[in-house]
Amino acid sequence: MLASETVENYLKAIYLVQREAAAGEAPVGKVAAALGVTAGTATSMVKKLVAAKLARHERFGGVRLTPKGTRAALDILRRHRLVETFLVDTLGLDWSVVHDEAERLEHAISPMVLDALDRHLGRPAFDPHGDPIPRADGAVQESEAMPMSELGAGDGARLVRVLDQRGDSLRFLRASGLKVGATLRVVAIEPGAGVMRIRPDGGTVVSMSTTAASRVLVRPVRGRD
Amino acid sequence: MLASETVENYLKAIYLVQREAAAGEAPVGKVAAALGVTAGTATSMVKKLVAAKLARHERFGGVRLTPKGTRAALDILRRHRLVETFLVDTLGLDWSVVHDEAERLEHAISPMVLDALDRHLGRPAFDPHGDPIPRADGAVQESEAMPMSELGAGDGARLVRVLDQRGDSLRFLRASGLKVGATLRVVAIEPGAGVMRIRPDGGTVVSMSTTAASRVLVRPVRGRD
DNA sequence: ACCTAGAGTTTGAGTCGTCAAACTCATGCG
DNA sequence: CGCATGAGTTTGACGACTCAAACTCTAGGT
Repeated sequence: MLASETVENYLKAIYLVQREAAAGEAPVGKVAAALGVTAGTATSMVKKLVAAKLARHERFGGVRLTPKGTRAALDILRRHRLVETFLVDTLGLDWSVVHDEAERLEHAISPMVLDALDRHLGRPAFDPHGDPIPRADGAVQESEAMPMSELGAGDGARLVRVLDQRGDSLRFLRASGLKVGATLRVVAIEPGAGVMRIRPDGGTVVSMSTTAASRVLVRPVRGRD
Repeated sequence: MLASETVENYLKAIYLVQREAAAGEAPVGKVAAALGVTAGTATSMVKKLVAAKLARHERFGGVRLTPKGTRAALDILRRHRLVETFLVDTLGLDWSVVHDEAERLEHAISPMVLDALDRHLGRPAFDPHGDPIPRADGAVQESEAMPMSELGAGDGARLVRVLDQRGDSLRFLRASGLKVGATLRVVAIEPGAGVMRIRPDGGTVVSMSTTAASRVLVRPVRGRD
């Protein structure tokens, strides 16, 4: 409402960095990097957020959103993820491009349009990447899942979420048949090479680094072994 | 592409004012008024457009878009009108609110999303107000129509376009059953009062000022008299 | 021809978001 | 234990956009 587009971007970035960070605090440098901005710029913006009671921060420390700031961040995330869902489900765009598109659209969606969109999409709980869509009241239902990198050889699992939003990662996964909801099996693990070999159900075996695999979340399924 | 959101708004405003104006030139003051900005601000922005070869202008004269500027304005108008169509046809919003919503969304639509939207909507030629949607190549097919105010008593006509985008006008028309495509008949004209009485097919008689009626475009139909 | 009302322009200042570069703090290595 | 390193902060400047207010031009009426 009161927040400029820039402020919205800072709130979203802080929220996401905070989620990643161990201490629940977002280092200013990480926030700056996430936004493609210099550290100095981020520092002065954080001051502004603090003045608006959207964040807390002490000199040389990390940033932490207040309840008010968190609420605002969730609202933006809701817009972002509903837009992504719309772009994939209704317009048929590829999931590798929708993140960037949603990045621009999320700021132009009014509450009225948002609700109409939500209704049109059947009030979805997850976006095309498996990320939970915060509800209008701010509730977020994180799905239970583990990194694919923690599976053992022979394990079966269902892909439930992809954390990486980079286009090339998503194109690789789609091309490999690794989409949200797909079941797969770990064919082999080569720890020396840092690689695991995965077979999606009905697809051919693909190799991926355990680093990449750690950003793909799965739910194990007991299956034919 | 290169144009900021602000520049896009100026281009659109100049295009529309120019269309209205007799001389095919947009007075700076009208442009400023259309954008809710002071005349001084508009003047300096016009200079910028001229520098970018998007408009021509001489001191104390009117503004005129160059072919390049016109092309850009049509692109924005295309986005605006496709978004309006989407909001009404797909999301089911009322036509009295979509103008303002589209005003914000039009700047966030990439060519890719625009084309997907166009395809999803079946490549419509007109938006919910009957305004022509410029095609991707910049062609605009204006529909032939006359102001409803020029009809005579007893005349029948089909409503093809509503020029007024104000919410209250559009709510009045919708409530009266006067939507695009509806047929209607002029019951009476009272020139002294500046009022005409209209009966939409299957509706009850409503009065409206000839001023308001002049902003509603119709195509006469010969009908039972 | 003048002269004034209205339209348009200029000027000076302010806000927002940004950067580069100088500066400050906290830490852990040697 | 001191100090170099890297993270964070401050400062000064800038570009984009805006306003208010002073200024200038144009056109119409007498």
